[in-house]
Amino acid sequence: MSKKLDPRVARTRQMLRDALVELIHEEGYEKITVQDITKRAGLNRATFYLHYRDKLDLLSQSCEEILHDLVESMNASLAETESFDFMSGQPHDTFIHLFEQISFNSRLYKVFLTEKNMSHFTSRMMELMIDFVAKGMKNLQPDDEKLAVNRDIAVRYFAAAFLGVITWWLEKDMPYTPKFMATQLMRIGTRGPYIEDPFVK
Amino acid sequence: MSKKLDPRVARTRQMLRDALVELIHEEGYEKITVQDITKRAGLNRATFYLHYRDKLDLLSQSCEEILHDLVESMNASLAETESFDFMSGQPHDTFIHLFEQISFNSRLYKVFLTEKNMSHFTSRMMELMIDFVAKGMKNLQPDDEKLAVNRDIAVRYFAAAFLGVITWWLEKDMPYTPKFMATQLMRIGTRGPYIEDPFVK
DNA sequence: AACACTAATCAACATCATGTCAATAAAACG
DNA sequence: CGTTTTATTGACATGATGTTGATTAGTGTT
Repeated sequence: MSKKLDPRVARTRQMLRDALVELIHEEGYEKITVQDITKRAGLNRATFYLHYRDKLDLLSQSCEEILHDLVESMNASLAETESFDFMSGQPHDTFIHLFEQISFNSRLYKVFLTEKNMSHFTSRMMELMIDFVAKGMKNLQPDDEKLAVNRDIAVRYFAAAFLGVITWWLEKDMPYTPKFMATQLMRIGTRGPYIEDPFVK
Repeated sequence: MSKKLDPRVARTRQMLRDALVELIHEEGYEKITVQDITKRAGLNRATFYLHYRDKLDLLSQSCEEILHDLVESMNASLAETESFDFMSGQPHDTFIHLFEQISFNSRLYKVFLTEKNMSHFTSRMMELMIDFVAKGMKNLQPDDEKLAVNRDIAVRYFAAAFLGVITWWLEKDMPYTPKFMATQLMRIGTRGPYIEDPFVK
């Protein structure tokens, strides 16, 4: 299937992508130009256009590459676990793998999720989370009648919440382990944030 | 304090802001230029620079204006309600006012929250939600020891969840009333999404 | 109505990033 | 080795930017 890539091509693309990530971190995606990227990469500007249409194309391809790995990792662990004991107090493996996979590429995820003007990546990531949550909820409770809220609302609610917490975790430079984070998310999502329910006297 | 604004100035700024919103909706924020904006507004390009530094400055000022109204509305209803019965099944007024205020300016909120490359607005909105959630949680449970999860995580979790649902609501052209949406958010946040808790046999 | 004042228009300008091209040099491959 | 592919270089037209100075139009004050 995949022809072996000319080493010059692989090297050039990697240098451009590394330069992109660095520059987004330093100056923000909006401010950087194709000139900046090629200069930082030590390449000629014309070389850029041999590989990418424009700045967005470079970003877009970098996004898809990294998200492809994440989807594969999560689908793998979803397929593994057919039944799951929610009373064990243990987080679902898929949650752990989510945080682990992100920590493997934390440099890139941090830049792509926390820097400004990265909506191309964040919206792709949100799509991914929505899909993930929708599948999880469908497994757990396929009957809409037994939901206390509109399913679409609930899906978006949890997808956004998870992505928000992931972003927080990266902003703070991952102060907790993937397992701890997964546990917190499971707990708050199913039990709410309070130990003693303040709504019941 | 505030001198009466020259009607030419007010008119010009309004035309520029209207043109901005229209064009973001039609072509996306990234693609539009100062030329496009002034052309749509029927103004000379030089006039733009009499009022704003660049495209971002125009966007930024439009954001602050609209968010100022939202903050005021929510602070007002926060101040009114000192005690609140969470068992009433009624949503807190602040939640309702949140959705109502957004529905008053739904055209602008929809464009600013759902179009791509609007992270300047979405991150300001997220800050606002974080502040709102942090205050609400502090009132409800000031003691960290009685939280099942890290407070910062919980704050980000709910702020992101709320903003996600608001965005969904605007994407779908507000299919439910503000009161209904507020009720759904209260319910899912405190009780979880399931009528019968599937985690307890 | 005439006045001074401010805002908007217009044409012009230098600057900069873009995307493309043809010619050339360098590296990879068989 | 020679052939093919890739990267470099300098050049070019294009289009948006931000600014300027001179002019016209609108505001509101006396």
